[in-house]
Amino acid sequence: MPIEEDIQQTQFRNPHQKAAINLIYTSNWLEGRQKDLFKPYGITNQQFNILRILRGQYPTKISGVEIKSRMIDQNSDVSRLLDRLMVKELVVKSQCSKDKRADDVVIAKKGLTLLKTIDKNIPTLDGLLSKLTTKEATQLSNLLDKSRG
Amino acid sequence: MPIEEDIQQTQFRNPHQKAAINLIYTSNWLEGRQKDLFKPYGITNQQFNILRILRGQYPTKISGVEIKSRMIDQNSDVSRLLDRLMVKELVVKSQCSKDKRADDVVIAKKGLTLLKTIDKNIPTLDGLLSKLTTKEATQLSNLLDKSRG
DNA sequence: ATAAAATAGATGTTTAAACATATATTTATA
DNA sequence: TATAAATATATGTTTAAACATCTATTTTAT
Repeated sequence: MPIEEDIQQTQFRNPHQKAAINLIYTSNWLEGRQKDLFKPYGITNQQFNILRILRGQYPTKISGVEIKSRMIDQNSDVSRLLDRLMVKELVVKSQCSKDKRADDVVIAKKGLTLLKTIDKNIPTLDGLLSKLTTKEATQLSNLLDKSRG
Repeated sequence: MPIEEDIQQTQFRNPHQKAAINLIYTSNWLEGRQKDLFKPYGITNQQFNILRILRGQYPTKISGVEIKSRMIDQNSDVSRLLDRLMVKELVVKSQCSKDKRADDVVIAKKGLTLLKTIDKNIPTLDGLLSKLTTKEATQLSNLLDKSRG
């Protein structure tokens, strides 16, 4: 369904306005689907994002700032997101010895196990955009990169 | 800057995963810029979205459900968003006479005036994607429509 | 070496989003 | 017509985002 029908707006000022609205609308749609997927595992999209970053570094410990710089939503309140992940025992946090201001964060065994379980859904996750061909997906990425300038 | 550099992730499972991450990242980026733009006027992106919808209908009154179905973020809590807009006296809400369950919502004079002021920023708003040509913006919209299937 | 600036993170507070549920009304069905 | 289902919205509660401020530490500049 084209965006015109989705939001019942037939007129746009120009293709740029339409693209902007479509971009945010489609992102909301995609995030909603992802949320549904993570919900049974009791984590949010951003918590998953952090766990994924930490697994990529495992067993290296990284700081909160480092995590933040790699997040898809770089406005995240990493401090309190980590708090919640610690309560769930999915990550372990300690003080960095080289820089006492910084955290040493590492994904916990329980976190790795959880990700392993969620991995079964990766085909579904990547499949959310399966209406696009591989070529179109690449094209979309390129246009998005160009959008940000 | 390509998404790889933005989030310091060099490897992706496939072009679809990369497109999904890029889509959400770029949408966050765009929404952040828009927020900066609306902030001086004391409204949020979603509040602006509602005001824009209401102006499009002015002076016809429409219901909350109708507003919701036209919003870019269709998970919005329209009820309380309208509360906040009423406190700011930007919209007026009354009971619909034909359906006592429904609201009759219309943008207030003050809302129209505010939008008129914000209109000065429309070139800036549309310009956020100015790195794309008109053709590319259309292409992006088409790919996004296709993504949602 | 010392003071200023920058950095990492925590925390308090306000505001908003998320989710479930409740209420009133309208529409559809038996 | 009575009952059930659907609809429009409100509201309570939990969770998270937004924004500012604060502390401790490290880096930079004088």
